[in-house]
Amino acid sequence: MQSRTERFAAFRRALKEKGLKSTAQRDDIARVFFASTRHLSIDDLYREVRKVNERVGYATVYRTIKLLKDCELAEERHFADGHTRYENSESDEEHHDHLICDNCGKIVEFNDEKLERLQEKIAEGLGFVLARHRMELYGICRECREGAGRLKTRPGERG
Amino acid sequence: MQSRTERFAAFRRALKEKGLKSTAQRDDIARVFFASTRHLSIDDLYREVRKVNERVGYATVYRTIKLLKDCELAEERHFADGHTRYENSESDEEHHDHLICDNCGKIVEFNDEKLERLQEKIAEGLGFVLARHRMELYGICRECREGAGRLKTRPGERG
DNA sequence: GTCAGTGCAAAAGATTTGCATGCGA
DNA sequence: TCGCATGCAAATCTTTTGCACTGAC
Repeated sequence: MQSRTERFAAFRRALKEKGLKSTAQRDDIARVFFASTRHLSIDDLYREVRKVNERVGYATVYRTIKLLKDCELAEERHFADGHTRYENSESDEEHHDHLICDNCGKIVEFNDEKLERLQEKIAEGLGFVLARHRMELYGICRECREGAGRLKTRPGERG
Repeated sequence: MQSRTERFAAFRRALKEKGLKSTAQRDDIARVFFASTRHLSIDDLYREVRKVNERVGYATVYRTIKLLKDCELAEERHFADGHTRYENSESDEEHHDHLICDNCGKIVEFNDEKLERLQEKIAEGLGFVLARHRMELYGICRECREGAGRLKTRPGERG
């Protein structure tokens, strides 16, 4: 997996290639994003960045996350709660899906080769050439079932 | 599968049970929704209902679709385009997933037992008890690959 | 110095809510 | 009649945009 530093460097490189400028705001937002525990909402990101740099506006966070998406360094996700979240996309790493606890909001990532192949087969059987997919499993995690789980929290937090 | 009439009756029954009233607006919205080709946006639904009944406001469509969700007669979906759509949920029928054409927006429903079982197994392996899931496959359908496909249209339309 | 980048506030789009009135039971 | 349901408009919430100013190159 790419390190934070590598991703950060990749971002600056991408900016330069497109003839865009590196700025303190972009740097700070990218750094916070790459260092994050993933699945951040814009608001999460904004608040984290403000801790580091007071001089960052909401609009710039939106504009920068869009740049990160363009560079394929961030991925946008719409989970079932309707809130948009962003995660580090790891193009050089394996694709993964999500398993989400309905009680505590914990998000577990997983990858299953058998599943991927089965999806391809299903799509093929219906005449499609598969480009990508999205899959989320929702349930209750072991901790919550055993009563040790935290009370309901905002999904997106790391468990 | 429940007929439109049965679903409509179920809705009115549910309202009565909750001590809520049946009104012309609710009836019309529900009827249009049950008769629909599925995957309607609020706006789609509003426009369809207005054809039948001029005296329906946007807010009432929102309020009624929420009632339908509560009765488990409608299901909310957030596809990757970020737009919220609603479909008839068919609790008595088999669960299904979606295969969506990136070019023409066609939505094909499918159900695969093997896939369902595999998901259960994956969740179990990670300590979860699975409650539900969401899966969407995106790709290009045969018609579009063969050049016969319509040009890009709004997703959600029936192909 | 130039022009892209920024913050702010206003705009835009989606959804919800307050309130006076309408209407079902 | 009584109180829930409705339409409208205003309020929210999220995201985008216009504009004058700032700062990277």
